[in-house]
Amino acid sequence: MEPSKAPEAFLRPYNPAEQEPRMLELWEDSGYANPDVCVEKGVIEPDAEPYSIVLPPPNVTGTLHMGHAAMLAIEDILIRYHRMRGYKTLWLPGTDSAAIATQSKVETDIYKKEKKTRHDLGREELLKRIEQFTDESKATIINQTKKMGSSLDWSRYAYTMDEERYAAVMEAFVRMYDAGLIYRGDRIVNWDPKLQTTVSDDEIEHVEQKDPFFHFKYGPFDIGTVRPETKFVDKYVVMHPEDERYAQYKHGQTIEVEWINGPITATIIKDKAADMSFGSGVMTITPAHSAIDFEIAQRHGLDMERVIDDRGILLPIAGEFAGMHIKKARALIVDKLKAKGLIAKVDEGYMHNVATNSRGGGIIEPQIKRQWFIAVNKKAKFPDGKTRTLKEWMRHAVESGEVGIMPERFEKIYYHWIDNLRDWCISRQIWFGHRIPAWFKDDEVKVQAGSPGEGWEQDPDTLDTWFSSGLWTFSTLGWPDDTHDMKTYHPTSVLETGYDILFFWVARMVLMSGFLLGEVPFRKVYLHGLVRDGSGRKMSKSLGNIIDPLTMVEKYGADAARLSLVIGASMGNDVKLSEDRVRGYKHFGNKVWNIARFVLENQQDPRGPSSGRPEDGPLGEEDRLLIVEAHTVAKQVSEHIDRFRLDLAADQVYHFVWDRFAAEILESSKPILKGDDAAARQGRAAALSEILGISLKILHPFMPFVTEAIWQQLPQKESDLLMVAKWPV
RNA sequence: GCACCCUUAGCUCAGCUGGUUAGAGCGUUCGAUUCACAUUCGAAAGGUCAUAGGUUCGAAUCCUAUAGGGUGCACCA
Repeated sequence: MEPSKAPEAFLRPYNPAEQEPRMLELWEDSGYANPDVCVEKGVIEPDAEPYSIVLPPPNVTGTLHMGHAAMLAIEDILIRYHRMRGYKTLWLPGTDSAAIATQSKVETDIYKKEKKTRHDLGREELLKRIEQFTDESKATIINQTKKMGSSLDWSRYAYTMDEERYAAVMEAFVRMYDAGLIYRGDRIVNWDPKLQTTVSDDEIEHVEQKDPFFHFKYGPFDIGTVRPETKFVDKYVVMHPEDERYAQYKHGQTIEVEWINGPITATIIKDKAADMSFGSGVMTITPAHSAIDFEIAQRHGLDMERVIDDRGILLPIAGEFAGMHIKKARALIVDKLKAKGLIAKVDEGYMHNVATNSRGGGIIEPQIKRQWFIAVNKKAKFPDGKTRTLKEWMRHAVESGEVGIMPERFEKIYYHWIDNLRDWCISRQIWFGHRIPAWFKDDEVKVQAGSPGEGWEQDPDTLDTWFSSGLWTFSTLGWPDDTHDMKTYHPTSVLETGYDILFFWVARMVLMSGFLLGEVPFRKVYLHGLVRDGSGRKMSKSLGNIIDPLTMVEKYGADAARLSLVIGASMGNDVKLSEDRVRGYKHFGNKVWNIARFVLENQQDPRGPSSGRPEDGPLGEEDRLLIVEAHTVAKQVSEHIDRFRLDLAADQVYHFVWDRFAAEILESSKPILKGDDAAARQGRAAALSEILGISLKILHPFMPFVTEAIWQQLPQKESDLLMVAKWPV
């Protein structure tokens, strides 16, 4: 008797490196990632319910990291699952220009190689260099994204700086300006002296630092500071109105004090911002260089004099220290105060937090500047006819349940962020980005997309990168035109991203979509955790603990890499990833491959081949029960996915396939398949191939490659690609 | 400082609305192997569920406090 054989293509072990590129090609050629093609080819009903996700666009500055890989895996699972369930499914790809990050990277590179600054090159030349860089970088990241098996519709690819998106940004700005929500004003902003630009509140990172803390004698008061260089013009003494210790001083009262550059007339200000429990409870203020001091000064109508210029150099008001950089001046000022006997004491080693620009910039110096802002507390008329503020809208969108955030605990954080939100500074002094559509001629200002004509000059500033990102769910669908895609796919079904980006992005999309469209940008926000190394540390270059997703794909296959990022990753919690885990899931891929080999071999049993179709085979009672069991598992998997518990869904498929299907069902089938009862043999073979089919389907969203590769070997299949096969219901 | 999360086997984590002897993967130890499986199979060892109280017939699960770890926000002169 001839031993049965698996089809030729079933070489073992399963080799992802060989199969994956072939599957990618099959998928790409099919065009099924494009819902229009699916409808055209009849795999999806024309009136099917839409399901859409817009990919959070990776920055063009770099290459794919594990965080991206996790995002791609999760979204692809949702997308493939819904496509198989018959939804008109769109997953829209894009890349982000990441203005500040990109420009500063290119600038750094140029300076390293050519010792030239952007001012040496000029605006036009720098933009040209940036474009070169982003073109290359874009190609890399797109290529890497594809390798993960992401079934994105590349025919709809968008880039934040392309023409359509640029037009959308201009339109949005003009509309918001006309509605009075965008204004130009002099307010205190976060100034980065290194990158020479403003930075938004959210891009600031507080870094712990040790500095000496000085106690100065300011007349009868003890004043503390770590920044003596800002103190030249301090002529207001602020204390809490209920502070008993200073009850003898009256608000508005003036006193003469000896100070750095001679005597000064100080005014007493009573304000609740002073913390009675901190130090002496008394402080002097520098409104031009501190957000809190600025607010106090605003409340009381006080003078706000600048002491430090944009480069961090002391202005003439500093007297003998004028023209000096603050870093240098600090020690000299302290020396002088010491000489004058104005230092009460110094605490060395005072730990405090310093604001830095998280986008690779320097230490933030608050400055008062004329910038463009979005007013978050101003009422405006929304497209739905209601009048409200942006803040009210953002709160409403989540409170009403129109947007659901998962895990739910992040809703609290979202509200907290909104409550503390101040007017959003959207102008930047960098060159790479969307130009502000404001035009100046003498004292006149016009806000419109194109030039108003001769003699008008455009604002040299560009927009905060998050401004254009806020439009992303609809600028990618053709807005401001009333396109078919807009009508079909907006609001999108899910926005899936890391929880670290909730404020930067999610809240701003809600804001923009609400005001410009009168609707939410997405129904659900699903937040995944961060990918950390095996011992829970953040992956970083300096720690040398980076696991590169592409290396994992090469070594173990994309299926294994995807599974390792999904199983054990409950929503909102961080995932610890080690190479061992990825390797473990490669074994699983091989297991699935071999299960298929076995099932197919037995279909080709020379003693009486089964058709492999259950309706043709004489299914016994047990065969039927086994099939029912597989359907039950499929149903549970669906329920898990519907509840966004992808970790549980993946875990369940994994265990069903390995422990139940392979270890028990196949093992117990062996005697039957080898037995002499032809009817029993046929029935069981048919049942096994049915269970294999169901297993491949429910496994496909998680491990698209190996399952599709097996599907291609099936002697008869209900659809040309597993990618568009019907999900078992 | 305020808020949130975590603490379960050597390691990484499940265990959701309280209900038999607390589970998985990896690792360890022992054994099997002409078999779809070089990546296989079977078995074993291993846990005061951070600690202390409370609610309950019953708590890993709910409540309170404490300790340790993490994150976000706010920063203070």
